[in-house]
Amino acid sequence: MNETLNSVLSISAVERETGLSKDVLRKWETRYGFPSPLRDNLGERAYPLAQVDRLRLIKRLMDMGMRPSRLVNESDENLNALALASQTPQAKVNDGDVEKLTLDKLRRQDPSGLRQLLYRELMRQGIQRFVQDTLTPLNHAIGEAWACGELSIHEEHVYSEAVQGLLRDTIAKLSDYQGTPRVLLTTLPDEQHGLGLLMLAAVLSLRGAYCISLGTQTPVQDIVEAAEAHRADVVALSFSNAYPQRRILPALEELRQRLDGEVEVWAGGAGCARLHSAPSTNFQLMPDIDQTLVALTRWQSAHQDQAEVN
Amino acid sequence: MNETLNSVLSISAVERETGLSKDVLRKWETRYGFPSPLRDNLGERAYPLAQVDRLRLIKRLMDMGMRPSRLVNESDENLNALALASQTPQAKVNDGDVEKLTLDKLRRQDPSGLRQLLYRELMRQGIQRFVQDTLTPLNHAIGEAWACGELSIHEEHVYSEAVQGLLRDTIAKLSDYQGTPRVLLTTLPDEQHGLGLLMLAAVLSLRGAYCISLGTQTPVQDIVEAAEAHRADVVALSFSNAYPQRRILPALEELRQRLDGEVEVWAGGAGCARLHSAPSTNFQLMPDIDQTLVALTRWQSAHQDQAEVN
DNA sequence: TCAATCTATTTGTCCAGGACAATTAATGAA
DNA sequence: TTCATTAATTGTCCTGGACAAATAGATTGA
Repeated sequence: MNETLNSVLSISAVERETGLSKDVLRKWETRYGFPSPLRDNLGERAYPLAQVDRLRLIKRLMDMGMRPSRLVNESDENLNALALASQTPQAKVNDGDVEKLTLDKLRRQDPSGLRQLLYRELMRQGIQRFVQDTLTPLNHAIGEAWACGELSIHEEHVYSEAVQGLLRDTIAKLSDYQGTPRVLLTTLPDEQHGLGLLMLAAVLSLRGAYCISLGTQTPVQDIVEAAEAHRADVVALSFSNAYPQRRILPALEELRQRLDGEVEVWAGGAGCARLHSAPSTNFQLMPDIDQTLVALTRWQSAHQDQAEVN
Repeated sequence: MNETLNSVLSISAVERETGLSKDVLRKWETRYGFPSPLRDNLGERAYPLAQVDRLRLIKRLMDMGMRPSRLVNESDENLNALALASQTPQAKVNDGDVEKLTLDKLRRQDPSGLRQLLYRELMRQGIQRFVQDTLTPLNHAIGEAWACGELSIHEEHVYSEAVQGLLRDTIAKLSDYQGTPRVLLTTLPDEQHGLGLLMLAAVLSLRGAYCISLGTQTPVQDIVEAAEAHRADVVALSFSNAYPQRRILPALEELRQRLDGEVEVWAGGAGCARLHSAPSTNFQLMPDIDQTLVALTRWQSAHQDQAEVN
């Protein structure tokens, strides 16, 4: 059932490696003629590595908003060209050019140098500016560098580990058990990107909130239970661009329904930025940190009286 | 296509929430008559929450080695009884009974108290004993407490966040860029449990190895690239009990094949303990930390000469 | 009695190909 | 141009059948 020698993968292996579901892989095959896997002696699909690489690249581009029919039958060169072309020219230039230095450290495989660099920036700017002015554009830049092949995925992993370590450390030091509101942070299953979450937690902690982080990929049921157990005032979710757009609102609706009415639902992350529809009053979309801070301030002043009563 | 109101979930939602694949959900339905989802107006399966809870419990028990046919048609009471019965009476009693204290902190929703407790233990025992004598049985205990419903999943999340934070911190302080061997640590896709990885990294760092952590769920292709880029001497993978047994060896074989022959492959974690078969010379299984340390010592003495030559 | 080999059952994964709603693109009217 | 309607695209779901790998049970030999 599995890839016997080297150089071919089973359909479930490809699903795991590319993030494209088995159904999608099979449909593309009949609809577009790509991928066109070999068959093993059992008649089961066996994908050559070259095709898997190509699928990975296509997935990248799709996460950036392109459509499969455009991509699937394009030549390899055109595909790479598209990846390059889709780079957003980043207007914002960092003072000191942290971006270049970061990329440099990553390419030289120097994680401790990277950690040092980031720590220095954090100390120089303070948490909030660091997160907003340095980390946010930096994440962007890293993501794009990866998307057009300038950086390999493991270098991105190293980056994200470094940032996570730094932020966790910072949050732990700021954490105040008595803080308000009590914010529960996590992502839904299928959403693995926890970086935004940590950035949020850092800024919120700084402003006096008490953050409970559940890490990534928490099933809805568990979120509901956790919110109750921790007596959370707010449940904050993060959605990256990779999260399927059309699932965001339904998921929020469902969560909203299952949570106690007193608990607010905040949704942040780049995935929310593209949502134009239904600014429901049941929950709040906050594509950037600023808006989250506005919400925080609103919450804190709205609950001031109550705090005095207690 | 999605759960309209509350109280029912689509098949893909259930897949996400329980970890049981769509294929399995459908097969169980025809084979065992459970689950028996409703149908929405489109004829698509709609799983009531009660059934999802039951599936979750069944999955828990299966991860502990039971078989579905035994479980699926059992009454709810029997299922719970089974969960309780399957607890391994933990012979090892910790001095000071850290276990009880930890459970207590978790139940009282006191993460900072927990962190303090763990930190104190770490300082008292030193890293290696802390990891081996405290953390390992503690993980066990927490896992079991969760499996029989004494602890909810979010409490487990809180525990794991606390431990991770502590370990990351420790590792960062020990990290020596010049250390040998250079060990790349990660898990394969589908394996989310990164705790063992961190424990390993802590102990290895202490013994002078240089650890590069990629976090969890790295596709094989990326592991191969990362190993090359970081000039890793060893790739260490971790498998929990939840990882499908039968996939472990093929996955290791594949990785072995795609990696440079010089690079060693180490596989650790509870998931390996049950593997009796094929002690291949191509890679090493190390169900506990002790064996990993043996391997480390072996590596270091085998490469001593070489180090002197360089 | 215990261990090892063989057989039967269980179980997860895969396949084909059809259906359909939701999304996105294209078209025409105001 | 802008909005609304129609057409194409695309992901997900469905059924029901096939099969190998894993496991349990039975049988045999020491």
